[in-house]
Amino acid sequence: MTLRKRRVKLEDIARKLNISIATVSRALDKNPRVKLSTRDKVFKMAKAMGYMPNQIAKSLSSGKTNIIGVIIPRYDEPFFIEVCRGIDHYAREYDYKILISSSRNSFEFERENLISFEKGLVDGIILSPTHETETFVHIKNIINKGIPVVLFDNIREEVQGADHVSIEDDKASFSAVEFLIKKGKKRIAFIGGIKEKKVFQDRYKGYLKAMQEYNITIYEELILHCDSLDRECEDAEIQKFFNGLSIKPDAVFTCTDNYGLLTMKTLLKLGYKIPEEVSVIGFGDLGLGEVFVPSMTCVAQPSFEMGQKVAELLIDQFNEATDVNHRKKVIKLDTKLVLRDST
Amino acid sequence: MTLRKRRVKLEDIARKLNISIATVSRALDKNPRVKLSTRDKVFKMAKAMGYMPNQIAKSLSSGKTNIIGVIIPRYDEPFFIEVCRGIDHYAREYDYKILISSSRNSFEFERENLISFEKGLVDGIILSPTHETETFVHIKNIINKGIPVVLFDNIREEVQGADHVSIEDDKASFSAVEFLIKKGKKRIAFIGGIKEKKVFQDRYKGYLKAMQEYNITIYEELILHCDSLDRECEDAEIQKFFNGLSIKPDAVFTCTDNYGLLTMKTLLKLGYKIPEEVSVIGFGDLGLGEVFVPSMTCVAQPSFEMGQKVAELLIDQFNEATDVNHRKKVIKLDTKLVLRDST
DNA sequence: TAAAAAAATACAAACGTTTGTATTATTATA
DNA sequence: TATAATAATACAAACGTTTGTATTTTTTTA
Repeated sequence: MTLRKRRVKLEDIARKLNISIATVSRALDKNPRVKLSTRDKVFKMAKAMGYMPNQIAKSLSSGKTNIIGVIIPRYDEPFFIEVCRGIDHYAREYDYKILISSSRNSFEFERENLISFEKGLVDGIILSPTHETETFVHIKNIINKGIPVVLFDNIREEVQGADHVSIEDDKASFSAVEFLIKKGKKRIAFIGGIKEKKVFQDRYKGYLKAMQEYNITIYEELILHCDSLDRECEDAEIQKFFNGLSIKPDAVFTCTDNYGLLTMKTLLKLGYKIPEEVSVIGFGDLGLGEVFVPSMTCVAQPSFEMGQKVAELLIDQFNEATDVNHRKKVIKLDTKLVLRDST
Repeated sequence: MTLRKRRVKLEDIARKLNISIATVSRALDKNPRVKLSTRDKVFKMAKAMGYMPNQIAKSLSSGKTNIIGVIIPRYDEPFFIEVCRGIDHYAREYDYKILISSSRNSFEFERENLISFEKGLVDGIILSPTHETETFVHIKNIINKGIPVVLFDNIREEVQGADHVSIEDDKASFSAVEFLIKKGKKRIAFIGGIKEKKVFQDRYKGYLKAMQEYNITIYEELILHCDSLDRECEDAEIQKFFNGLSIKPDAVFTCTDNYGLLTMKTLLKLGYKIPEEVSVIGFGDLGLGEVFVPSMTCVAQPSFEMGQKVAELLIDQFNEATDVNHRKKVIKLDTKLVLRDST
């Protein structure tokens, strides 16, 4: 039975070479204050002894952990994962790692996660607020402590005290619905998400605006605000919705890729022909719309880029003066409609 | 311009109350060595001053960070994300956070990530080796330093010195192919992944074994080892494969959900009727097979459970004696064939 | 009410680095 | 070759906790 080995530390190297810890530290840093021959000796000894710096000690000493905390509402939504990939991509360039935490669509979890990050583990925080997040105080608290924060997606007005990145949801959905209208569609259904969520409110607004602007009748029956929190429930909810309709839609605008796919599946099962009898548009465009038969027209949301941008804003904050009242940056990314076979 | 505030620390509370730092620390820990009235005073003062413990200092002092490092080959594969979700779910129960890192399918990145974790940032590591990972030395190094490691998915023989969790890929694919054979299929195509990857080798073995055992002719032309590393290339590769066939398959066994979906899409476009003319089976069952029309029969791999199990093994290691030569645990999870419309 | 026992608290080292300042060793200058 | 200038290194404090031991205070006991 071999016991876990004690780590080699600077002191061990120093003792072996009969020099001071400070010199060892500086040598490894390639600080010009130490003689080249000493530096070489130190490097050789460090290698020979299998030295590995202690990141925690470094962090304590430097006050930097080089970790970015990321809080997303859920894992099983490709959009959030794609944003994380973007964050990771950018952050890695600057030698930051990411600690991902899910708020599981719960405000309480979101708060807990924030508090846990506040304990000094991360240098900054990237957060996508849940639909339950109505108040800004927990975020404001963090900012006031001088911890850099950047938000993305789902930004409510109340929450606009921080840097954030999002798309113009109302405009994006307006354009998509306008496209359907111009195609001559008259009975355009709307499948949205949780009503409390800002992004879905905005996408709904865009839908309404387009309908009103072009004087298209809005049928309440053709509107669904899906409030399921996982995939299975979404499936059931959407099936139920279409099964119960008395008006046959000739187009469906949906607020996520998954809603779009579930809609297509349900409509196909009900015998609708897509796109001949009904058009469907999804929102997000995270790869699956392209695979489905027929392939799905989507509002393409630049998720990866959003992640990169969010990381960029955060790292900018790290490098700025530690001014609490810094000028907030608000970035709106462009979306576009990707046309495919479903319309 | 307000400068970033200095954090409140134990010393600040101690000074205000005119007591020692040790007492403050113990009071906050609810250590019975400190008087109740003192404890109360400390708690009130801590609250009033907005005290937040410094996790880094705690970690340095205790030698524990309560962070689990997770290395996956890629983000855009729902299987890995689902495993991460399982890890997160289990780990959170035990107050661990997860630091996710992608090796981007590269051995070099995998090694770098391991080294970065070795710097003491994490208490243990969960790793899914890439297809490029042929040698075990980098992992063995970590284990020898006494850092707990658990592996999952894609475990080569050479790598079996560590705890690991996987499924029996050969058996799972054998059963799936056997199912097709028993349905009377004769020209069964195989769509696998990167040849160097153990999981794909095993799934291929299972296919071959079933074909041989039942004396079915194997057409080399109907076998594809897909070596694309991202979704777009996979799409192109699979389209090209089916476009060039001289033999019409009556069934296709594929090694991932995505291959299965892309296969269905391609076949449908080529005018095949599914399942009348050709059956398709996917591997993974991460939700999309159910949405596609027709819905896809899949080998269901328990990804979430795999994550939970992996986390469990790791946390077990934390709690065991710090014995380097501890008895390795190998867990094989069960798969099952979920029948749907594509067969 | 003084001594003993128990309770409460304080002191100080430790965790492994970094870094400003002090000291020693070396080289250059006159 | 003594002295100034510079290069190289050592010392020690700091980062914010935890925790074993020492000390002080309070309570108990005779």
